[in-house]
Amino acid sequence: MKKYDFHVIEKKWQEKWDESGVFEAEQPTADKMPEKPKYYCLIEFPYPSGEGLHVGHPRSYTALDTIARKKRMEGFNVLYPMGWDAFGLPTENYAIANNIHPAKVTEDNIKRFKKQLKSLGFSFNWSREVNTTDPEYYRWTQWIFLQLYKHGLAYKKEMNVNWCPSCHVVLANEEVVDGACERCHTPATHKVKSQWMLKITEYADKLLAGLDKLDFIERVKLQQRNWIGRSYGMDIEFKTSGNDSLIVYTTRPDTLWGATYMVLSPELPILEEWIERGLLANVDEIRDYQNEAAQKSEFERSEINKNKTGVCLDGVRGINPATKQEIPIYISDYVLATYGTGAIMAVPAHDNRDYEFAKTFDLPIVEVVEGGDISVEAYTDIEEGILVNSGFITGLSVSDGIEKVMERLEEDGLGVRATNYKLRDWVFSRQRYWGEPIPMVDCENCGWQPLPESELPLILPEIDSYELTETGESPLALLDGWVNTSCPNCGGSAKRETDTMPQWAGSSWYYIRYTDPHCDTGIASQEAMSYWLPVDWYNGGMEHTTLHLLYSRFWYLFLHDIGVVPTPEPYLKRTSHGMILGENGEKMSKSRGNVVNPDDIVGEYGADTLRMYELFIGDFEKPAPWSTSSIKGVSRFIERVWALQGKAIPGSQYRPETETLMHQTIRKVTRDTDSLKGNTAIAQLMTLVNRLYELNSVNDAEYRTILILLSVFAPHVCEELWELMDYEGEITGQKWPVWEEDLTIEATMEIAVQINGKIKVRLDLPHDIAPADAIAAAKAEEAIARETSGKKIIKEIFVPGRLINIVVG
RNA sequence: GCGGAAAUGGCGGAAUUGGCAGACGCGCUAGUUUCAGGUACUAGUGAUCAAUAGAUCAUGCAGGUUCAAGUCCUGUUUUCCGCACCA
Repeated sequence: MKKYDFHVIEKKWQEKWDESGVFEAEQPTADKMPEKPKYYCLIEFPYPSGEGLHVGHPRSYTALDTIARKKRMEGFNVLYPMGWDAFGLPTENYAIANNIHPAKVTEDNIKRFKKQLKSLGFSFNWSREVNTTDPEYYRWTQWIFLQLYKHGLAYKKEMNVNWCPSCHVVLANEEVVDGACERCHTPATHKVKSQWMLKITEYADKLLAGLDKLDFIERVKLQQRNWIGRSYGMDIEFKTSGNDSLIVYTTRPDTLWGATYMVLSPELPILEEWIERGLLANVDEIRDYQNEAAQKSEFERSEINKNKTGVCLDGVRGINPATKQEIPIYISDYVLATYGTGAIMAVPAHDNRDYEFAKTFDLPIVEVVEGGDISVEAYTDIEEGILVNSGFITGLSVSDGIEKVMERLEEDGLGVRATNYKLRDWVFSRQRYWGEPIPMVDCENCGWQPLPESELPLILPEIDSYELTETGESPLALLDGWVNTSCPNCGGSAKRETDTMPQWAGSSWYYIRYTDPHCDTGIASQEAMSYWLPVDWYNGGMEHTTLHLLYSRFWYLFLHDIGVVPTPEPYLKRTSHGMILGENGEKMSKSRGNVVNPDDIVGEYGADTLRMYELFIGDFEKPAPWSTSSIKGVSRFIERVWALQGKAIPGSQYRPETETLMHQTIRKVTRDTDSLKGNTAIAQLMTLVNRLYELNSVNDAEYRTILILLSVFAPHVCEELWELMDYEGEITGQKWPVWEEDLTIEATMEIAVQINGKIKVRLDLPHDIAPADAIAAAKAEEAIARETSGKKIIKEIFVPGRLINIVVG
């Protein structure tokens, strides 16, 4: 028997697969649709960073590779593609630091990543590789942007945006984590800038509704729902002593009688009006507070969350529409300008924030829902309850009260039912070089004009220096020859947009491009899209739930609305892998010095061992620490499978002594693979191989089945053994084995016999024994007879195949 | 603060959903092979008591339901994740 030389074996089969093209999906054309049903497996394409892969990356790739390989053996035309999300800041920063063109950096990084991925033997359809920085790709990213613009979903607006002072870019709401830049963790500040925005808010309801029908893991659905944050309530009009009115949004109109003051966001425009009209006596104080609030960073705003600050407006008061009483109006930065109407009615008795504010400023607190002690704290457990001190709704339940008040306010013309969302529009421009140019020009006469689609792609121009500008503009702004252009509408002089798109642009539709990656008449051909879409199974990181996953659903829903893509949702099923941690249980990172490089593992144990260990390490959904000693278990197992060739004997059927276990194994591996439980599927295969070692033999029928089952995890060694054993064809062309349910049942089964729930003895009984016979057999046992003699039998329980429990008194 | 997930041997983790807790692997112990180390193979391995048979205790903690609870219910602690003044 030859030594198991994985270096040779793995290289050999990787080359064979490349040459034969077994993993190339059959492409539908206008005149011929593939006969096989399709199955589209997708994993998030990587950002080709300079560091290369670490062992965390292949977890997801390996998991769906097992699905892809299995589906092929089950007769599906499988699409399992790979590509590169290659625009982005780290590349640009590296390019600046080393004075190399980012395109060159990208090319080198991709080469390295691709080599690493290839060494792991994934069944990717490499001829469909896409690269978001390829002009033939971003031509269509720009095209989609133009469609969004033409449908009123892209607009340019001067606004206060999150700003990362280190990356020199604006940040979308989704990119600010704990008040800091998601990428570099620098505390985010604010900057007023004119930005391209995408109206994702217009799709908030559709994005929510779509979730109900999708097979996404619950935590993904939940996170997207929370992020969209829809709430139902009412916009209520409060008249003011300034002879105008303020609108506040509330989800709890039933607490109107408890509204003892109002608070406006310091940025609210009506303040300027009142100041101009000379209504306010303390303008200086107000100005100071506004300036202070404007300077606070995201981080400071959340930090100081304990101590409420504000200024009472001296000169304008509000009138509570329920009590008709005049109440004071404050400005305070605890009210967000960007949510609802930027103004609230404060109900201190039942809201922690309002309570705190009221205590600070010594404002009246009026209980309107029974149950708490408002002298101590706000009573916020008011989902249900009885209303008090509330005029005509006093004594009603909360839910009745809400409905009654809303009806009355509607009748009186003081309230309109309203829906609000936490979701904000998507800030879509970045002040950087290495991204897709936004195909818009600003004409002196016509304003913003889209480039004609025929002029796409708008190529990212060559540039001498990618250095960041002092002004916070993109380096492209320095290229006069590129910036100055003519208006596509009137031909007059115009300037190009110099910001580029965020990294999330190219990744918002890449999976569509895979269906037809070289199409030059559209994002992909209709035949290709209607055959391949939607994606059947998409696996990716939880960190993308409210970024990439939400953004790409938005783009797809829009493309569906304008008739470009065939289905209402892009992804039928979404799962998420847990992170692979360093050996010390901490997140793997260069700075912690606990990064494991897959190249080293492949060099020492081989790709098959690495792939299997990635899955064997534990529950796929949970994080798991890497262990250099545990990987040896998998390596030994593969060696044992290899050595089985020396124990092979002829046989075209499973032997009686293995038959049950063979069928059980097929069942378990089939089911567990389908549900991404590689750890237990592999454990079952180990159990089977251990049994064959006890028998010290394996026959051909058994060995074939084992090799096919194992091939989805460890494809190279299985192909090699298949060839060595001289079995016909290759494993990739075999059919997935099937089990017979009847044959998974042992003729006799060990039954535990309990007295009052304590196990006394175990019996081997026929699997189909009648309950009465089983109990009789149990009582015949001496150990049981001893326990039951002279005692009253209260109850006898028989669970077929499991246990007997005799309850005695 | 709000929402979610989780807690099982020395370690990673199983447990067909209420039916024999600890599958499988790592590690450890002993034996065989080997000049030796490693490899490989065989056996053992939750804890306590016991010479053995066996008994008792064990799934973060405290109660409860049940013939039977890691699994269901109530309370509680800890950890991880997400959101964080969203009215």
